[in-house]
Amino acid sequence: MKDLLLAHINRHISLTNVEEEEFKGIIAEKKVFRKSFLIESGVMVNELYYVVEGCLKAYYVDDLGNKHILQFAIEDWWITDFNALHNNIPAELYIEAIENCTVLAISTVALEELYIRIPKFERFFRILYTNAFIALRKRVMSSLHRTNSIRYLEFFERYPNIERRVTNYHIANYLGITAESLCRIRRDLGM
Amino acid sequence: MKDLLLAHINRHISLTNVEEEEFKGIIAEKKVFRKSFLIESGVMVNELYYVVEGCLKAYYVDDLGNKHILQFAIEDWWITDFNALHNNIPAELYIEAIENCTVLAISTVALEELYIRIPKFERFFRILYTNAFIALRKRVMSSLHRTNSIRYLEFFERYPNIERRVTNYHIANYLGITAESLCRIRRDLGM
DNA sequence: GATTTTCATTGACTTAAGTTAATGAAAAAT
DNA sequence: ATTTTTCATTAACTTAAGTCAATGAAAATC
Repeated sequence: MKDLLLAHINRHISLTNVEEEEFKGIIAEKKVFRKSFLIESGVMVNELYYVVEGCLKAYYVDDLGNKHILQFAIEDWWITDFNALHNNIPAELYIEAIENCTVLAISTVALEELYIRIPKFERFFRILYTNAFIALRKRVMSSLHRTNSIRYLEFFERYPNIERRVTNYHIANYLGITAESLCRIRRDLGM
Repeated sequence: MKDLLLAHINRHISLTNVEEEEFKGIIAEKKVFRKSFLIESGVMVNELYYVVEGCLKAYYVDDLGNKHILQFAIEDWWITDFNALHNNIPAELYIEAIENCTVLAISTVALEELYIRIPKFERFFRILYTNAFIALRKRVMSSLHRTNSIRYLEFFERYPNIERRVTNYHIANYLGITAESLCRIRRDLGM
């Protein structure tokens, strides 16, 4: 279970067995059932989650009560309310399981201590956030300057094989368009 | 000149005088004149830039020859083609000076060496990229789910006092809307 | 200082996407 | 197994934003 995460980390840094064991000490396995929440708006957030199995969505609810999906997370993805976590403010996001999930929770307090003892982890998360930043830049370019039809196709590159795991309504919401509009796109694409 | 950057860095980590001197050794001051380029599409990128003075834009040109502005950078901002830099691929972006600029260039090869000698820098850039990632998430939320009118107002929070430094055409392009549409927004807002 | 280029704005028209409403199919709940 | 809820799709209509074209003002260039 935890080995999946260690393999993920070892793609960027090399840990000794002792370091791996120390890291295992600050992560905890959690089960999240379909339709239940990992984070709800208003709570304080002090964990980062790595998805071992399952599918989740991060969304916020605006003043009019409309949901807006910001992110999905499937196997090998990270998810949390990053803004709340890093700025110590109450969560704005809901993180809800779309399927029954297994995640690994990392407490950031423990992680901060680990950074001091093993700076390699600082390196790992530097690389992780750099990559996440670059991926989001591409998403910004795409959302501002590409047609919805192309953005729909790009979505499947970003979340491979997610078709049967989330509804078209979810995908439309993530893309910031209506389900009806997505439906027309699918028709025009012959899907 | 370089002290501005050191003050910026010392907001997140504490450097000794020796470490500051060592860091100064890997940064170089560069002047960029209005309408000239820091990066052009197709070149290899190996520097990260911190803006001491002036204003720049990062844009790409699509298949139809249309420009799309992804980012502005003013004093105390960082800019480069992050994707090209971190993945060692040719630049997709142009980074062009809108005003005569003074920037500090940091070679990433030298920076990588510095990370090993002084892991605190790894920490600094972890925090920097984390904050950049969080800021981009907010931008994604905004671009997908807010009205253009609100996004126009948010733009000025993000780039304070930029009004007289960039044209409305630039702002419209950054927001992914037409200059005419922005004009109507300004009219409706009584601007 | 004169000329050229860029910029902001407006109007008329077109197009893409949102809204509302209805339907049968699929999935979930009991 | 039956009922209830959610989901995908379609159509008719509305709205917001894009396109095209023209104008004077402002800025940049010579």
